[in-house]
Amino acid sequence: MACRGSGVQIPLAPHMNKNVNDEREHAAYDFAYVQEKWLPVWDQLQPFKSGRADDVREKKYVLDMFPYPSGDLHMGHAEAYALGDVIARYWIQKGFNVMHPIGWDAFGLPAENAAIKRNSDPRIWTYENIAVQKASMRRFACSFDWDRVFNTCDPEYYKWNQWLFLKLHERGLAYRKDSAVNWCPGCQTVLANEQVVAGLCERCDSTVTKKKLNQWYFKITDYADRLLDDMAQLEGQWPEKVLMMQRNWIGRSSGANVSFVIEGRKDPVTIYTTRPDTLYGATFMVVAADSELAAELVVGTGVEKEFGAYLEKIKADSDIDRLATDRPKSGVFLNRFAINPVNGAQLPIWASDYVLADYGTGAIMAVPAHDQRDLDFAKAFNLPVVVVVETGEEDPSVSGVATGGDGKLINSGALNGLNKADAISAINVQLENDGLGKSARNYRLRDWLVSRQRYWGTPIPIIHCPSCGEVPVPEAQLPLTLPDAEGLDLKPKGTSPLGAATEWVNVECPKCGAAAKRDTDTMDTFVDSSWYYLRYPSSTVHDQPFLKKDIETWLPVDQYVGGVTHAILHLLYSRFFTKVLNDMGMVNFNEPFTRLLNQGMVVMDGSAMSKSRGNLVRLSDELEHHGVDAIRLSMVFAGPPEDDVDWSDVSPSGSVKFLTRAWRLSGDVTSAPGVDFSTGELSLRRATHKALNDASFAVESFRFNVAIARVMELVNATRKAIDSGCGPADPAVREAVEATAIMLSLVAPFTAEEMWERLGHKPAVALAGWPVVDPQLLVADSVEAVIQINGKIKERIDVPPTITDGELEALALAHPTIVAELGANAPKKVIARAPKLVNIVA
RNA sequence: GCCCCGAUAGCCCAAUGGCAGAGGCAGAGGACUUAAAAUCCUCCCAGUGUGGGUUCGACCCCCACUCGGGGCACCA
Repeated sequence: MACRGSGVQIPLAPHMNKNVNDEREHAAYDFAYVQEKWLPVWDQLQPFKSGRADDVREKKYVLDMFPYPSGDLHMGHAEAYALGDVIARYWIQKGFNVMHPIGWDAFGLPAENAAIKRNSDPRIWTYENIAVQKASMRRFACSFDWDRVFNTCDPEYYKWNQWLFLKLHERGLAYRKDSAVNWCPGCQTVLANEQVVAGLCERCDSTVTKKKLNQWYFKITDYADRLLDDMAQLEGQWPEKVLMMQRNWIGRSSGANVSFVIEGRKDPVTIYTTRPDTLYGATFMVVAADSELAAELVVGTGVEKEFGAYLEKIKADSDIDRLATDRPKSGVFLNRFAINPVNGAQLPIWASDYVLADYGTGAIMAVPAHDQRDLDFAKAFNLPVVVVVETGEEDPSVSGVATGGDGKLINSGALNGLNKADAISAINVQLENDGLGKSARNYRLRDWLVSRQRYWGTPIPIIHCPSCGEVPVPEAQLPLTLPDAEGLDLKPKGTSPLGAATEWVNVECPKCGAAAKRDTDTMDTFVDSSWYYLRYPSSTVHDQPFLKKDIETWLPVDQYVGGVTHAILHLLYSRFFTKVLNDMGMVNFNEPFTRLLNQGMVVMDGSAMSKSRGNLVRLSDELEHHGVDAIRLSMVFAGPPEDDVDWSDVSPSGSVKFLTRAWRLSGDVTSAPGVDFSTGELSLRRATHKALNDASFAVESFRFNVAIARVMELVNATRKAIDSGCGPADPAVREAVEATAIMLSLVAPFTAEEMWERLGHKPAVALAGWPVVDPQLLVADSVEAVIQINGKIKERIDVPPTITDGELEALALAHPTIVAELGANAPKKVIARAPKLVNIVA
């Protein structure tokens, strides 16, 4: 590394005559040196420490999604943390009391898999990686408050996972049930619905199968309506895309439950439909083949054998097979009949896999004329099609296309002549009056399956006692720590490795003292991340998960930053936890993240980076070649933050060039610190204040690339002022360069700090404060107004910015060019938009 | 199949109904230099995916389509 004194320029050729020009020419910006110089200074100053008791500034809680410690930081982390840093550092400069913490989402499968591979303890791998990432974050100059760090695999943290689990259990929100669950044969564990992506395990891409198991669930469906309705608060604050995805995921639908009498069965069967208006068009009934109802209905019908064979066949089908769009309909006639409650029609009952056992009631009325799936089924098995809504389209039994649109009801008794909406209300009233049905809602959202058959997670704090049943581990015994991995076989085998820790598993029942066993499953790691943001303000507190006082001071999170990959899972679960805690009186708000920014991905040559694709760009290489600041700048300047950054489109060397250019300005300033800016040259002062004003606005609306463009403009203007304008001694030059350093501190902290020192100031520039913009300097002396005739520009004139519409119109009409253009024709209409434009309609 | 988002110069992107160009990359020329690099200056380049509509005026609003990206996917 080049050895240079701080801020002192050593000419490359010491014998050369030294003058201002030489210094500028020969000074080289050495980013490696500057990085090494400032890191220890910042360690000392701790500019980002938050939460001093005497702090009276308004708070801002800026949060980056915490990382999983799966190795060193990569390009994606670099982008995410560069963006989060711009926001956190901006609010600090703007005078807010900012908390910007970090921690590690440290439980999970990769650690366990690495441990299996190396035959070691997942703890070791995890804490080693955390140390590596932490060191990289420091070098990357993340503005984190290092006093609040925690890892979710620390017993001091997961103790509170267990505590929260027990609170949910108390409230009936954590429960066990038998059900056909998503099973990943690769990971040998169950998966939440949210972790199954297109039929594959989101982690290992194995084909997910179904397995009947007894598992723990969180009752998130109790909160479906609130999760949906409270999104109104997030409108405009969260990306519309994320809100849309959450709405679709929750998938609320409204319709009606209708009872159908079944011949030879005591109780009627209830079906759910969103189209009760088409009740007269029902020509058969379908029950989910894998439902208990189907199994019951088939008994004694003589088709048991056929049904059994069908059931075997569909169980063998994977989710992938089910997802095929052109999959032909299949099913078995159960040799039984239901009676249509409105017209007494006898409807054959079929069992099929196109009806889901766990949605609605697991049974439907089939209206083939107006539902494509029912129509496909009717065609496959030659069942009748009755049109009850006249839409003007071709008869579905001929076209093969069900008509789902609006129209006039026909063949429907009292509903005849009504449109869809009116028919739905009318039939709902009728059904309710006759005791045959009522309006109902259903959700796509299912309860959250939280138990996992793996080692590296939070042990579920429940003891199973033969006589007392599920007994919570007493609060005083928390944390229930994981048994030592030593001696345990962590290899996936379908049951939890914890089961082999005999001494750990076998305990006395806390209630009756009898021999009992611990629950051997661990919690889904998404439990850990569902509430971690509540803990940062109280991270050193160990007798409570978080302090009420801290929550009231800091929460909710003002700005959350992270990848769109968490649009459903993590964000939905966090919202759910917040609502539960709100109900428990532990937090005084019901949405955890006020504002959300989703950054895009960093890709290379149009596709996601991967070793196998051979397009992996190593963050460490980029940092070494171009420096931290240039990489941060390149990330932020590449385009809007939500867009993907294609690294082949960005120019880190261009960033280096710009930073050098900015840095060089700081060496050119010859006025003294503290000089009165008000006497400075006016046009440069205007440029400075406009840049400050525009950059503020751009940062606040997440257009960081635009903010940087404004700084570039100011740097260009300042260069020009120094070289061929007011000269380096003018106070306006100092004002411009100081503003540049402060604005650059959001994205290029090392360069900014170095500039700040060369300008004669003490660190840290991060705390210098955003200069106050003088509104008078934002108004120009005169502006150019354009005069149009029929929208075409005919003339440009200089006018005072304060000109009124009337004055501008008069000026335009009196202008010789316009007079000549118009000739004898009087203008039909004149639109004036002072001070920028007049349009004359001739 | 349904839903959402996008398309502006060779490339990345600005322009929130009012002059299509802020900024950058790439390219060309020049100044400085013995030369090169670095630096500084100047220049080049599109009429906004296609077709209609609304408006005095449309990249921007509306309708239809093409292409690209994303989400959901037998949820009755």
